[in-house]
Amino acid sequence: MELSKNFQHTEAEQKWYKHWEDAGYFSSQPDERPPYTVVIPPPNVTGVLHMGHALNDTVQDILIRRAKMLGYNTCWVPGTDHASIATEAKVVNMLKERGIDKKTLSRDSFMEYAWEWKEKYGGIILQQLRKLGCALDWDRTAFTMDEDYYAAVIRVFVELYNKGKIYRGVKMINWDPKAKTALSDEEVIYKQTNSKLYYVRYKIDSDKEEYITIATVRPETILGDTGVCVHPDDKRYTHLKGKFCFIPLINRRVPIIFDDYIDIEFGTGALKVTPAHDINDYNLGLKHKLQVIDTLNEDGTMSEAAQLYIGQDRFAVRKKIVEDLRASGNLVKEEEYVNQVGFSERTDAVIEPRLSMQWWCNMQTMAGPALQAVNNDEIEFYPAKFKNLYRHWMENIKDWCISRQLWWGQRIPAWYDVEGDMYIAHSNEEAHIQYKNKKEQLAAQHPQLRQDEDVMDTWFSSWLWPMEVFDWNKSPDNKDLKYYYPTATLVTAPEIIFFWVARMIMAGYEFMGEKPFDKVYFTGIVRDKQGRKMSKSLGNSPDLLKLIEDFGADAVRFSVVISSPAGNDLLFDESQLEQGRNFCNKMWNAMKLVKGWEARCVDGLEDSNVRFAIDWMQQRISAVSQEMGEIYKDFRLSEGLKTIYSLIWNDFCSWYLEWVKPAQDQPISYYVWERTISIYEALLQLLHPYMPFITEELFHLLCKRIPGHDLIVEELPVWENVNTEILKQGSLLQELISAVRDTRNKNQLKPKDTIQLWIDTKHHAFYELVQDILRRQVNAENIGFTDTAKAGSISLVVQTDKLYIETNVQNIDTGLQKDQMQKELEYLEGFLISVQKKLGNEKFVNNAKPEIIDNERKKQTDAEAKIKTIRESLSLIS
RNA sequence: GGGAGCAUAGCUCAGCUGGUUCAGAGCAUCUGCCUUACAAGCAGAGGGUCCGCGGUUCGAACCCGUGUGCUCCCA
Repeated sequence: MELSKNFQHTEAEQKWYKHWEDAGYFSSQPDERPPYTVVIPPPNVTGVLHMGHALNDTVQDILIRRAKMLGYNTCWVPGTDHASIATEAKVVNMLKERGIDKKTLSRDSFMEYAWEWKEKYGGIILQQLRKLGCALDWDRTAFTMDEDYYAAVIRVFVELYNKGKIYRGVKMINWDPKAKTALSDEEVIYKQTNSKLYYVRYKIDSDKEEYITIATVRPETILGDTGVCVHPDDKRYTHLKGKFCFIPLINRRVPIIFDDYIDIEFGTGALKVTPAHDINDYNLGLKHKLQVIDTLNEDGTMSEAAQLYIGQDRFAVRKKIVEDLRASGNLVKEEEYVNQVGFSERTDAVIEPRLSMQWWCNMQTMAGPALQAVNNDEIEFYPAKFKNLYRHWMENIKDWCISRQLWWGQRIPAWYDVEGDMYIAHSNEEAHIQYKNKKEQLAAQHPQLRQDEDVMDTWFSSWLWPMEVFDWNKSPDNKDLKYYYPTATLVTAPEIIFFWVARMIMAGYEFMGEKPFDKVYFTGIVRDKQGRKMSKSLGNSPDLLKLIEDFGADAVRFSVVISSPAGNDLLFDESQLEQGRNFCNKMWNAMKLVKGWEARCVDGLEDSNVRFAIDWMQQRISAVSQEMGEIYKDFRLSEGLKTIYSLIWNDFCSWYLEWVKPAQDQPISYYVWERTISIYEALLQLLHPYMPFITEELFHLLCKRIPGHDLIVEELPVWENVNTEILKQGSLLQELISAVRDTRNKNQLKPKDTIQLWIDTKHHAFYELVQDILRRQVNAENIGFTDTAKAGSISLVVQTDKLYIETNVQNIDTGLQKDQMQKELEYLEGFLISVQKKLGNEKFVNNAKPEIIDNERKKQTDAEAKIKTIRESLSLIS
């Protein structure tokens, strides 16, 4: 078989994903093995795969594949959430394109269109996850609006209502005029914005021509003003006690009230009070019994109550009213002002504080056990620093606004009779039964009940995710739920710690009586090279599918993991993709090399000269395997990948393969070849969770496998204890090779120039073990032992051994060597003095731990020995 | 205004419980190589007052205080 020059990722990716899926490696059923369960943070149905998913889902896939290799029964549940606001917006747009106005549709026919949209586009992101290589159990794909899921959400609503935790009430909410719905506090993004502060004078109701001047950034709300407030201690205004003033343009007469809420320093110290459009004003209004005038419509245009500008948009009105105020002489001045303005997370519209009747969920009692679980590490957070954030939020938890003025979502199960009484039920039928039981006569006259128009916040369904994907509602005792719940690890972004993580924990304890997961791993936020968050609006998010196409899924996975140290943000840079792709090629070529030896294998060929290489490589793998155990435990995945990358590129390719590589056209011992194959397999296995495609491909190219023998399900071997002596010898050998090569370089010896290498050492056994490797690696004709200096040679010192290089090439620069040795000598002497000082210090000897003192003694003797060797060499040069 | 975090090589970061054979990695840079798997490569090298200042300690990149600069979250 002809092997291509480089790794061809596209073909391999398609082939292996299909193979894994067909073989059933992704699907899980409860059995006697321990489970390892992960539920995917369900992406929006409207979503397409972006860098954030790539990171998040790669991490989960790594954990799943690793657990699989450790013998767990792994189950990774895929799915999507219905994302009411985003999806409804998409559907409305789709309708618009077809010339249909949502307003003309009934709720039912809108829902038909919505489902049509979902069926058509809702699965895109799941398809894309396959491209990334995610080992998801597709048979379990869930959706937060599935019939059963829907029923679960309704049940939870009814239950919480009956427990008194859900109620209906008027409060100031965050209104999104574009989506025409309420938002929770968490869905509002505050951005620093350049605004203007307008100073406007209100005429005092008195005989004199006097005014009071207020400052506002939102002059259009003047039309809703029902008071002006000043601080009781503010001397400037004491004379206005009990007075009234007139709102400009509309001449509404409103009271001047006094409250120490006012900041005397800010603006003019006088605040216009608009109870309908500001939360603080609302509270002031309540306290001082001010009128509430709502001057805005739900779409952000002025309402009739505003009297002026009716039907015009709030921002257009802001400009106009400034002009009109100026024209009427009431605009005193305007100045630049920077403030925080709230924007809708979903539509980016400027949020309006608005009074509105909404459904609320009281979180107080649910927060208790959820807080405790994280505090005492029953649920562990990685990195632990997020515990603080979590605690702070949970201790100051506020009621959750759970209703949304939309159609796409779980409809609030509240029904009203003509008298306005409410019935909370699981279904229309149940509501009617309640109605009839309560008001038999009325029900006979007016059989119809009106259901609440609103739906629930999407998070009110996704907080049930870890339990409901295992069918909690329908069969709470089912074997899947018992086996897979609680799940092992939740991998998510810190941005949704409140939206989702905290609420899932609360739901878990509230409804299951148990935590939803053991551990939460928070990935970083994906940023661009300049450190900016990747976002649609900035357009700085690369097209992930294009990247996969160009560089391969493994390279993409490599790039996101390598640059994302545990819990830190990820600065994405295309150079990391190249690094990943180059790594694939490196491994591909190593495979080609090893593969090429197959035909040159000879059984029983003398190979004692390279056995050291095998022993050493084996130990390196063993050491790294153990290290990886610790690394996975702490979710230091980036570090883990770096470790394996270096093991493969440096230890295996750069050292090991060069050490065992036979000369051109020379035979290789069958034993060495076989060992090399199994070493490579072990490396591929360590890497597999990170880069599944290329590793599976190489695993099969190295050797023909019997059907069903695939890397993805290969169990990790248990490695014996590491022989550190062999590792040390390996390092020494590397140091020797590098030192001789460096010396060759510095003396301008060409790679092809051969040398004679003489060694003055006490460690003959070691050199005999490795001398053949050493000889080939430094291109020496031969290696010999000596106990005297070789005249005319280049000398160098490695550890405590002296090496002499003899060569026919003339231009040897002894001055350079001398300088180098002199420098080394000075450093060592300084070093020795510091060590001696330390050992001579009584306090050190008394206070330091014995092993540290021993270590210092060893440093001393080592340094002394080295100094002696260098001095000897130095004296011979000159 | 309240809270959290960060400052180490040109860049991105490691450095876990203080101990100079730990100041490290990857990328980038420089030098020499088309060496028979790989130039998307090989071999080698240079590069840092560990943000400033003060303290604790026999000993500080690491602990404490303080100043400066930056980031994020919340209202």
